Amino acid sequence: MPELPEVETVARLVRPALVGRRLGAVTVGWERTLGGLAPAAFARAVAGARVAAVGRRAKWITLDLERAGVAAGHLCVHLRMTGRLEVAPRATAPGPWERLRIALDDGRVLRFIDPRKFGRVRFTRALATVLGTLGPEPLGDEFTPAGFHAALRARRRCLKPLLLDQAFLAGLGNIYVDEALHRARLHPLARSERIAQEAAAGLWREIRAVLAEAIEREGSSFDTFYRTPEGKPGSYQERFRVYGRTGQPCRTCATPIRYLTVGQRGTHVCPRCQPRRPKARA
DNA sequence: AGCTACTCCTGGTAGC
DNA sequence: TGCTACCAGGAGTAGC
Repeated sequence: MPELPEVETVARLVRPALVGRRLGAVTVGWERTLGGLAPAAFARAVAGARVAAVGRRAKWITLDLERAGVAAGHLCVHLRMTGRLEVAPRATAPGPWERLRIALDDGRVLRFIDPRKFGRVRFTRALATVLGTLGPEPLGDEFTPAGFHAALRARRRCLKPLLLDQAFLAGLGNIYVDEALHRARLHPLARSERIAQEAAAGLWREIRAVLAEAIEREGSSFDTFYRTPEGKPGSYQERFRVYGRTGQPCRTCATPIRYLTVGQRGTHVCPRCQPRRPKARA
C-alpha cells in the first residue's frame, strides 16, 4: 500500500507538472472521493486557482492553491490502498477507475484513479483541518531518539499498533512497520512502556533508514496496483526482509519468517531475530 | 486509556 | 473452465 516512501515518490513526480499550473474544470467520477464536500462546491473552490506548491505530510500529498498571489486553500490527496495521482494528456480515457479529473491550463489533466475507492482528495481552507492530528514526521528534525523514547514510555501499547497510529508517528503503514521492527530486532507485540532507551534509539534509526532506502528506490510495488506516476513500479519490495515472506528464510539468520495477526493486521516476524521476550543478558 | 469490531470497497485468488 | 467465497488493508468510529 502506498506509505510514506510511495507518497513521497508520487509527490516528487507530479510536482514539476503541477507547480504554476492553473486548475480548470472538474469532473467527479465518485463523489465520496471528495470527503463530504459537494462536487459543485469543490469545483468552485478549485477552478481558477493556481498551484503554488506541492508538498507531502505523512501519507498526504498537499497542493497549495492561490488566487492572484493570495493563498486560497489546499488540496489534500490521500492514496489509501489503491489510489494513483497522475498528470496525463487531456485525451486520456477515464477508464473504469478514474474518480476525479481536474483540467490544467497546459492542456493536460490531473487524474485521481482509485479502484477500491478508499482514497480521498479533500479541499480545505486550513491545512490543520486535515493534517492537524498527525504525529511527528519520521524523517523530520522534530523526530528525535530522546523524544521518541519518551513518547513510547508515555503510552502503554503494543509496538506495532502504536507505530501504525498516525497521531503517534505519521507516515508508517503495515509494510514499513514490519520492516523497521525486524531491523530493530523488536517484536510487534513488545510493550511500548518497557522499551529501553537503547532499543528506542535503535528503532528510531531503523525507521528512518528503511524509509530513506525505500524512497531512494521509489517505493515498493508488491501488487498490480501501485505504480509511480511514470508507470514504473518501485523496486524496494525486492529488499523486504519480512513483509510478504512468510515461510521464507530470514535474511539475517535463515529461520523461516512467521505470519501472525496483530491488531487485525497481517504481521511478519522472524521468531529468532525478534524474540517475544528479549534474551536476558549474561 | 487502550482494545476490539465494524465500516468502507473491489480486484485477486484460493478452493471447488 | 467457471463459479463462489473470502481476503487485504488505512483510517475513522462505536462500544466496552
